Amino acid sequence: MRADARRNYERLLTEAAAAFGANGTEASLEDIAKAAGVGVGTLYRHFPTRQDLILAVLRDRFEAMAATARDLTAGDPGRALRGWLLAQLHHITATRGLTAELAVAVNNPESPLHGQCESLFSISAGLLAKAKETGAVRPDLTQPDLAAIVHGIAWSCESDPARQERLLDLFLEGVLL
Amino acid sequence: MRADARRNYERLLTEAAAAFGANGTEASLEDIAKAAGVGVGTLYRHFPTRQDLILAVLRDRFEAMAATARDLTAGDPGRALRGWLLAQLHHITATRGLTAELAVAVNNPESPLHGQCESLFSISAGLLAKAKETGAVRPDLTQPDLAAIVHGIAWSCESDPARQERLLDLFLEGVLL
DNA sequence: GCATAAGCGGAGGCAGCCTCCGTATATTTA
DNA sequence: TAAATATACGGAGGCTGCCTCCGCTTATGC
Repeated sequence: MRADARRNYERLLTEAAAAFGANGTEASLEDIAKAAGVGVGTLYRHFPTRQDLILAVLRDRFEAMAATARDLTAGDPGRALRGWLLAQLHHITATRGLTAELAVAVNNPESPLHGQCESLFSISAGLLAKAKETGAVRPDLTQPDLAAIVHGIAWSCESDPARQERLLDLFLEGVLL
Repeated sequence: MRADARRNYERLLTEAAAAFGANGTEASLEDIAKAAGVGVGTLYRHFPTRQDLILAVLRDRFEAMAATARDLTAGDPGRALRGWLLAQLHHITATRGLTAELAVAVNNPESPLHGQCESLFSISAGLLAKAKETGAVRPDLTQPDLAAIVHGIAWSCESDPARQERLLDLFLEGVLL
C-alpha cells in the first residue's frame, strides 16, 4: 500500500469517527471526504460502502474492549462480571450513534465484524463460567442473554450513563421481592 | 376537512404503516405517496415532515396500549405489572422499525406524542404503585426505570419475542444469587 | 531519472427530499 | 341547480447526497 494511500485511509477513519459521533451514521460521506481533505472517489475506493466505513470505525473499539476484558479476567469472578458488563456499557456509549450497528455485528453471523465479536464472546463466556462456578450467578444465565441486555440498556439510555448503571444493577439484583 | 382530503389522509397512513414496517423509517416518501395513489404534494400537505407521518402512525398504537393497560389494572398487582411490561413488549414489537421513534417520544418532552405517553405513564405508575403496596417489588423501582428497560429489551430483541420474555423475567427475578 | 503501477479527484448520472403554484374539485350559497 | 368560493390536488423543478467512472497525478522500484 502506498504511503499516501495509508495516510488518507487514516484521515478518513478519524473524520468518519468524528462525524458519526456528532451526526449519527447518516452523516454525509461527501462531507467526511472533504473534512479529510480528499475527494469522494478516494473515500469510496477505501470504503466501498457506508457499512464498510462504519465497521472500520468500530474495529478500533473492539481492540479496546478486548483489552478491558483481558484485564478483568484476573479479578474476583463475581465483581469481574459486573465490571465487564459496565465496561461494555461505557465502550458502547463511547461509540454514540453506532450502538445499532454494533448490535447488528453481534447478532448477525454474516457481518464482517462478527469474527471479532466472537473473540469478545469467548472472553465474556469465560467470565460468565467462572461466575457460575463460584455460585455468584444463576446457572441458566447465558452469554447471549448478557449481550442482549447490555446492548438494550446501552441503546435505550445512550446519553444517560447513570441510568445505564442503575438498570444494570436492577438487572443483576432483580426487581421482585 | 374535505371528504377527499380525509380519504387521502387515511390512505397515506395505511401505506406509511406498511412501508415503515417493511423498510424501516427510511422508506421513500414518494413511494408511499404513489402507493396511496396521491402526489407527493398531498403527502407533504398532510404530513409536513417525515416525523409527522411516523408520529401519526404511532398514535394508533398508543390507543391499543392504553386499552391493554386499563384491562390489566383490574387483576392481581404482582402479576399485573409483569403482564403490562410484557404487553408493552408485544406492542412495541408490533411497530417494528419504529421502536427508536417510540423511545424518543417517551423520553423527549418536546415530542408531540409525549402527551399520550404521559397518559400511559400514569397508568403504568398506578400499576407500579399497587405492586409496591403489596410488597411485590422493591420500593426504589421507578416508572422511568421500567420504561427504559422495556424499550431496551424490545429494541435489542426486535425479532425474537421469546428472548424478550426471557430477558424480562431475568430482569424481574434478578441474576445474582 | 524514467517507467509503471498505484492512487487520486471530481464531474456526472441518479434517487429522494421538499416547495411552489396553476389546476381541479368539494362545498356553500342563492 | 348553477355559480361562487374555499379547499385540496399533483407533479415539475431545484437541491442535496449517493456512488461510479476514468483521465490525470504521484509514489516507488530499477
